[in-house]
Amino acid sequence: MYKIEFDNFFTYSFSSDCVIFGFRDGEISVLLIKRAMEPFKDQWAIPGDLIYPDEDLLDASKRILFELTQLTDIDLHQAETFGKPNRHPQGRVITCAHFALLRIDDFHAEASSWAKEVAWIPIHKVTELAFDHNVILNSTYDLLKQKLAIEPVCFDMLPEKFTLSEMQSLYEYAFDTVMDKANFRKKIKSIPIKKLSEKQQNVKHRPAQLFSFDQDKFKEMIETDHYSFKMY
Amino acid sequence: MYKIEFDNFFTYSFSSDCVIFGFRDGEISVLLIKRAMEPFKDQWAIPGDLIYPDEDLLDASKRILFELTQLTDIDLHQAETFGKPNRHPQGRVITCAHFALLRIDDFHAEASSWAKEVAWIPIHKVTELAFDHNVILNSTYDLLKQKLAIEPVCFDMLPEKFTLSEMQSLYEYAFDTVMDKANFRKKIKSIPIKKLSEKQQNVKHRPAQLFSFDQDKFKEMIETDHYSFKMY
DNA sequence: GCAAAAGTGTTTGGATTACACCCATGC
DNA sequence: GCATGGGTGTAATCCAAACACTTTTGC
Repeated sequence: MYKIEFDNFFTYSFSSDCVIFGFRDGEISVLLIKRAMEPFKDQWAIPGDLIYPDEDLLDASKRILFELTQLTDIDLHQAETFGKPNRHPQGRVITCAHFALLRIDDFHAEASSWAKEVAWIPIHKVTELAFDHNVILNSTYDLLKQKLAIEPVCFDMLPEKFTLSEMQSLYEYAFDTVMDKANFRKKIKSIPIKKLSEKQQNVKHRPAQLFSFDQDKFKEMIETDHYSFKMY
Repeated sequence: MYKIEFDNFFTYSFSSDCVIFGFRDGEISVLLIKRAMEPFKDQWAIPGDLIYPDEDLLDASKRILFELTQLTDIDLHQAETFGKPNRHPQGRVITCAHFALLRIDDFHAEASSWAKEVAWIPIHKVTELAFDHNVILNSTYDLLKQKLAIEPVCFDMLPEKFTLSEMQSLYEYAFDTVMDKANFRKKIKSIPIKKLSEKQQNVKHRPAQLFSFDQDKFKEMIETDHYSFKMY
């Protein structure tokens, strides 16, 4: 019989990895760091850190996100947890992945004590990462795509004021498909977005109408109309 | 600055909880245990156990499932991970929830060293559980419902040979809705199920045609036809 | 025959598709 | 004027909802 003393179980470490997605120039990108320390020093990786003894999982991810971007109040979504016994060369480290969506142009990512360098890499151009981080990234990106289909999270990645073509190109990239412009606009008719009084500036073609997500109306629709967001 | 020695992080424990769902008499039920030991002795809880030092998360859930049901080869799906610092009275225990779907009538659940009693409780009749297990159950049930909509997991809960009315009632229970029989049958036309030569027995009305899920055709359709399962 | 549930067909309106066309701006 | 993308209308088609109806069994 496989018998182990209770105390022997308290020899684990637990970490949180924070996969940060953004959208720019028609591509979904992920914020990666170049590791400043061993193991996997100088290799690209998903930002992450050990969880403090009195810290909740979500709070750890928020801390990691803050150290890297100085941003607070960003929604974090839990993703998969990875715990293969040998996934970390220095011991048993189980990691819980989270993901955050943000607007690439709204802040500046800083190098930090554990990140020598940071960079936005388009999802389809990511090469070999440290640890099992390629597996974590793929799994988390799948969950992002799932969320994009059933929740209005696209607006966290789009600029505050966006054009319908930008929104369309985000979905085209995520779902790896091409959509008809006219039909896309009909499809999103039921989504609560506000037409702004502003238009695009400095473009060498007809400037597009700007929109923003109508959070208040969204909440109201959920409560009163049994509304549920859907994009496929 | 919040500085902690690296070794101090190795003071966690990690567990796996296994939420087992089944379907019978028009209701989705969950297999709960009455705890045989402290803490929360004699209270109802989700079966779970600490993870061994060299054990993968999934393997731990499989072990728990096996100890309780003697079943192997059951698909397990990862659900949410819970890690509030105070969720376990005896220390920092982070738990990763998994769920399994099975056919209630195909086996007999046994009491074990850590389970004084086991019982199938319909999801809507579950009362107060040990630890934060009500939260875990609700979160996991939500994920199950999400899976039912996009993957053919309903066939893991239905009898091997099922009637279309049974399948319909499973979806009606999960999505809390009432469906039209004729429309339901049209909707599932694209799902690969085999019409068997058998019919229902011992019913006091017209016996229903029996069907079973066509796993081979499903795999083939995914590969060749870009098929994706959908039920809403 | 009656109750109960299985099983099917038809109509209708709304959504999805494909495609054509016009509009505003910079150069 | 023309290149570039923004923006809209229409007709054909598909799909989903509503509802009525027939069938087969036990008693």
